[in-house]
Amino acid sequence: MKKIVLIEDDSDLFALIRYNLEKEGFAFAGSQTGKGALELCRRERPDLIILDIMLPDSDGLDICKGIRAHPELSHVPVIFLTARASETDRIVGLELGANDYIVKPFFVRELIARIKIHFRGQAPTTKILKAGELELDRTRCQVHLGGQEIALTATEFRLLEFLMSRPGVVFSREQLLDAVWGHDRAVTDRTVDVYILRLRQKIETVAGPDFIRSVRGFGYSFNSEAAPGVVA
Amino acid sequence: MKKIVLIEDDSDLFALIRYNLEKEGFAFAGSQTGKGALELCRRERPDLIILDIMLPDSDGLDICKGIRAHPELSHVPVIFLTARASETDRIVGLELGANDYIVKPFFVRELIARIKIHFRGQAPTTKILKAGELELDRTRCQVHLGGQEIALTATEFRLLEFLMSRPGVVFSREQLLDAVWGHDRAVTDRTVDVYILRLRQKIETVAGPDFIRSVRGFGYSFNSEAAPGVVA
DNA sequence: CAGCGGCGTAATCGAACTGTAACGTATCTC
DNA sequence: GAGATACGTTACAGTTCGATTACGCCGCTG
Repeated sequence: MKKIVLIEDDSDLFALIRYNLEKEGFAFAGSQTGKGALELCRRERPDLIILDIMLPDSDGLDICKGIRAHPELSHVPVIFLTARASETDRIVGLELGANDYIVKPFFVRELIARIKIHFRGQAPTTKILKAGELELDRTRCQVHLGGQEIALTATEFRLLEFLMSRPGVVFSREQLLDAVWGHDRAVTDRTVDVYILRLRQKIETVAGPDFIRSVRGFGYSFNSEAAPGVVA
Repeated sequence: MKKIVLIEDDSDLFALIRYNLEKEGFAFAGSQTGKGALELCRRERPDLIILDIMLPDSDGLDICKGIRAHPELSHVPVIFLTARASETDRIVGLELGANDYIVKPFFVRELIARIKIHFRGQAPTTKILKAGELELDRTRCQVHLGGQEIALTATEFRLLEFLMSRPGVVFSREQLLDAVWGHDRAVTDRTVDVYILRLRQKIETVAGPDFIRSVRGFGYSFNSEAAPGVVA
């Protein structure tokens, strides 16, 4: 579960945001003063920080600078909240290291939506991955090939999903193990070979060869070119 | 250099944004209609897409859906541009897969700042090395020469990658061994000669001579001058 | 508890890659 | 121009790498 820290002096707004964050299932921590803000962040290790710029006791920009300077916090996304709408204010905020900037008054749902973008990572998750005849449905955990469903095991599915999510990109066995088996894996890298084989047996027999490309000395990649009728 | 695609029907705004993007050093491509927008993106492979939602001939939301459904484009950040400021419009845009949402009228400098946020924290090394007809794709572990793929072994690839990463610079065999074979190598320096030869055989036969320059008494260097129409 | 399906390991085989030695050729030195 | 040095080229033997098969180990289900 993602944890969010909120620094906002206005009590009403503080409560409103807190209520909505918790309703969305985020862990919450917050402060209505800027004084202990940095300590709070260090202690809580949030996944995202919402920061009001205009605080009675300190400047939100300074707090942001402090966050960026702190090695453990520097990578945490910061969303600025402010009433200042002037051009220079916005630019300064964004260039200072904020990841987003929302001008008051704003819609709470928009704030939530923007928060979720940051957790989506670089790429928004597509629900259905397509490559020619091959379709992978993330929500249903199903794979179809030309209308025909293909039965995959959980590990096979995750492996295919990961490969299809970045078609063409070559991944080492190491990377695949991290992504599919998890960081705390206790698995030989040869295991990847076996699963690649199993995927190939289930998919290539129907769809033709080379769906998964072996790159000798490097690893494997999903070959979007190989799919018949693929929208390359 | 990052490439940005802009889809915007308003001529004045189109020109304004284009001017500012190019001034900032971004590569630019764009269209003032929504019709060929997806084609354009597929062709240009941009690093970021700026998309007007209200287009005379098509809906920006549909284009965004198309982008997200396309395996090669689905990870590209999309920034929406729109005059609609209502809450639902914003939410729909953001939840549909947009990474950011800017309401007109806006400050150009803010747009630029928001674009830069998306590129922040990415690996400084370019993913594709180009020299004229020759293209080396680091993520795909592939080398193309005038559209034609060239099959290289892992060692050949790493050697070429290293040479191309610093075109014109002369490296001693010693340095090449350290960089490509690793510090704990147990390899004769003459081995480098053999790999240089193999690269030349695979590349120069198609592309003309002198891609890799021998510098007697010193070592080898990638010759960016030799490539016709080199960008280096 | 026996059967089943999924999971991961180990062993085998063949193809592809790797590095070295040896020889040929160009270039420099005196 | 002879000798020395550095580089180009070839051929080969050893090794590595990936595909594949077979097997034992769970955890579930009937």
